[in-house]
Amino acid sequence: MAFQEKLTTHIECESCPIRHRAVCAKCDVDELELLADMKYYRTYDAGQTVIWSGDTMDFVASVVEGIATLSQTMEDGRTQMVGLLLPSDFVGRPGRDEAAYDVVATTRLTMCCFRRKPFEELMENTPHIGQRLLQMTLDELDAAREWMLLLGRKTAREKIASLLAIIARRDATLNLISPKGKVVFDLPLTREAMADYLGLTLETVSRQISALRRDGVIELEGKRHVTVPQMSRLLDETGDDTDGGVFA
Amino acid sequence: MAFQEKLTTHIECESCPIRHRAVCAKCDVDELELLADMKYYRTYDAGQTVIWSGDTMDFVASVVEGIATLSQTMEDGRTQMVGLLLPSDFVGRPGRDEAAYDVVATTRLTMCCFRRKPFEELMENTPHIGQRLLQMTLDELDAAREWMLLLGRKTAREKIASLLAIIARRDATLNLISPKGKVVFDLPLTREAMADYLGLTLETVSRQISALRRDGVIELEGKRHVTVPQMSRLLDETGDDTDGGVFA
DNA sequence: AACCCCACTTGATGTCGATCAAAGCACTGA
DNA sequence: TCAGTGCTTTGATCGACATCAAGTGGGGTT
Repeated sequence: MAFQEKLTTHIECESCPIRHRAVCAKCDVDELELLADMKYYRTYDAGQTVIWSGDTMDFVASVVEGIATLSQTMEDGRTQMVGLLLPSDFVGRPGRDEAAYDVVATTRLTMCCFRRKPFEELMENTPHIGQRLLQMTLDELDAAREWMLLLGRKTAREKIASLLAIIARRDATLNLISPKGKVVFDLPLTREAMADYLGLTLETVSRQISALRRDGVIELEGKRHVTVPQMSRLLDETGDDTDGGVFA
Repeated sequence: MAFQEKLTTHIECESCPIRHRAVCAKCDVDELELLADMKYYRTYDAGQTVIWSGDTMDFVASVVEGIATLSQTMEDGRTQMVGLLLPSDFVGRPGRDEAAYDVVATTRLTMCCFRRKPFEELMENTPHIGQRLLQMTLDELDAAREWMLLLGRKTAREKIASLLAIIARRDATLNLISPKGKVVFDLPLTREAMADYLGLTLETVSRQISALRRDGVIELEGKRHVTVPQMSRLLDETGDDTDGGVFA
């Protein structure tokens, strides 16, 4: 599924993931050179706001390391996370100079930035970049729509299970499955961030996680370290179709 | 905002909107000729399901006339609408042969279809098409994310007001504003479809519409015909930032 | 006219998650 | 060591929306 696809992508290039994600495998040396001239790195601390909605964006960027969130806030302070940025994900929009969302670093975050104008010119001359960006955007659209189903129709328990399943699945593909088929991972988000993502309050998130633990669906060590003894039991709680899953 | 942008677009070409939306203003005669060879039209009745999620899609298409909905359904029948297709909107995805959503005609619907393989080849040779598609997809992503905020954080009343505002604004730009600044339009959706869009039940939709009528925010004639006496009052109910609106 | 059908409205009641409030717990720095 | 702070858990209560259950009313058919 799209949301999982997105989360399973990861860096394949030490120096700059944008080459792979935005320029694609077909990129040749000239393109790399072009990119090398325009790029610069920036690092942010956990909790720092990278971009405020409404800011002027004179760059586009790609996450190199760390996790960031995309979120929207209403006047009265209600906020909804609309995207999770993981390494290799793209930020910014060619052809628009105003940021539409807040971008907040969840962990220490390194981004590889490109000045927007030259990047746009590069896109004109290098069809692969545009094509790769189109594929990435379509994946994000699928992810957003999957999330709409979650926000609109799932119960709190299903929402939590879905989020855990996505994180577990991503980490599982990163070879963190323990010998006996258990999946173990650390939650990269606070309870509040999870609540903002799921359209819940942090208390409800906490209660539902406790409930899943009580019911033996997950095990908790500390506040962040999660063990999933049987992935299939977690998936049963998500409300999703589970056919054809790796963990069935 | 993005969602409104999307809804204000309309056909600018009698024979085939895809030329304008997907090929963009820079398209030359050759591109038009190419498209002419591959396209064919299909018409559906209101209520008909055009595509089932999981179907093989050997075509991409563009809405010529009418309204369709994109929706996702869970095993137990809960459904969430994830997009509204209006004239000139694009359906389908280059590079994927399986439909990810149900597409249902809300009104009588005419689509202009292109066989997928030739369309993909055309995209390879004609960068403008890909660039236009990228812009459209980015707009849809913004719309989806705006909808995520609505689904996750808005109250039932705000959801209804937001939906009415979007429809009103679209129709207003289509010059349906009556002399005294009132906005008048017909709802293109049933209460149930609105509920599926907003993540509510049809009863709640009905009650909230009644409440807005009681409070004088809207006037109702029959079940579908709506008059908005003061757009600003409706906008106040949406919970959105209202700065810079045409109707302020 | 009489009937049905379907979309819609309205009412009564129930429940899930929000809200308000108070601890608990790990970590920091003095 | 101890207070201070931020994140989390848990409890009590409330309220918005869902659910269940009758109606209503317009449009079409016979």
